[in-house]
Amino acid sequence: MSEAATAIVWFRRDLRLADNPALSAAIGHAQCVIPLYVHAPDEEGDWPPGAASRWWLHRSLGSLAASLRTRGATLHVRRGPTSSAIIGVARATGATRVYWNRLYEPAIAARDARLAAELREAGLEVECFNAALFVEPWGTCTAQGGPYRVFTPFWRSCAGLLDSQPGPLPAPARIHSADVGNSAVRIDDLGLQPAIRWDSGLANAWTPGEEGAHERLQRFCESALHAYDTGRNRPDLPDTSRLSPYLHFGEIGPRQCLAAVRNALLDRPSAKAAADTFIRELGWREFAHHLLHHFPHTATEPLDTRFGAFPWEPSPDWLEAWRRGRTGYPIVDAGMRELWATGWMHNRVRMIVASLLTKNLRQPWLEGARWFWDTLVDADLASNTLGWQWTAGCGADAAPYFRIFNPTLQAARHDPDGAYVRRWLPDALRDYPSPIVDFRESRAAALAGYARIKARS
DNA sequence: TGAAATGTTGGGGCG
DNA sequence: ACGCCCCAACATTTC
Repeated sequence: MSEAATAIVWFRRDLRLADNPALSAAIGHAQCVIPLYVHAPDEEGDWPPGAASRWWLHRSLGSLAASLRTRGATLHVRRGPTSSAIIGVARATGATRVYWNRLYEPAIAARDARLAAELREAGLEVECFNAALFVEPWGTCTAQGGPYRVFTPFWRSCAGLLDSQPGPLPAPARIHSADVGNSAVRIDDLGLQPAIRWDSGLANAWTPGEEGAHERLQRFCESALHAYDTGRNRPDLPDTSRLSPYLHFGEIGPRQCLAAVRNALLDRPSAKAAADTFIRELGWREFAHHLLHHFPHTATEPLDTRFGAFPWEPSPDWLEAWRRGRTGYPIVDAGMRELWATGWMHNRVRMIVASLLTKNLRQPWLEGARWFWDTLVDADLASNTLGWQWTAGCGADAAPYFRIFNPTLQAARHDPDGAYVRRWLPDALRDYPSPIVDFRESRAAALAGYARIKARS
């Protein structure tokens, strides 16, 4: 593309300077770059960011603004509607071109398509990039030409593309920017912070932003990657990467993770298998985006249509007991309290709490998905949808309907010393509720329910 | 990336 | 020595 005088870089969930294709292209192709963030949650369909995500976003925007400042640029913030915000900034600065990195959630992708048309209508050039995925949702397909529904063949098909990934782009040393004039909105004015300050636990647990992401990745590569094969299943150990919120907000990208892991392998080749397992987890993230793109209704509807007839037994009391960590199953309650306190839960424990909610308590999986959506700092529509439908047995490559986790056995296996439970349930010895359901009986009831919908097919 | 029930095998105690 | 039983350990099937 030819040289432009001034270009807008529209930041969304690519809140980083390094390995940011839209930003690098803008700097390469324009003399002057205007970094812009537009706050328009009502344009995100049924899934505007939840409370924990808003908290993270507030911090992350602050971090991005600070690092832009050190490079000579200002992060300009506007309220939506996005089209008028971008057009307004373009008019004020004389920008003729807009760069952004793609998002893939159905409602957002549709908004972006309409927006691009509208901007072009207004005389602006638009260019979009991939910053978030090794393989975009349309970047691979089965031999029949359709989308994958099973992870292993999907991931196998990505292997070649993984090897040919370009190396991460460097962060720009300096950004030539320009003044936008007034009508600025401060990040603090966006209403992202909770009115009641319940967020001290989150603040203690996390450092949102690009710098925090790189520290986390570095620490993981040095101290946990080599043990990832077994350590990843241990909620009592600090052996997972905890990169999920950083990846969701694009404070780091998968290519950067891949490069860091490969670099770590130079010093410790024996960690190859563990590294492959970690990269495979990034693959699940890719698979989730692939699925949500090709089956856009699955954020609210089961992919397996038989589940429309499943005999869920909605109970506000049981749902609330689960949310508050008062089910009487220690590993479940510990997980739900870790989630409430830190905005995050170990993946193994996510599977256990989700299994209990959907199978033993027979609450609709969407209720669990909505609670996670509001409370997780890494809430991601694609990953959340995949995870819940997988556990409930109604999704792609789902756990078979009869796969029901026994929380007691899972705790013995994956939290053998009880350290995780004690950390989050320090008061468990007194005033602790007895199990909300009998495991054996509720398991049998779930199996009976699944047998009924199975028979209909 | 499941759990429980059921089936099989083989070692050792014992009459 | 031999057969019988018990049962742990493992394998297979079922949900």
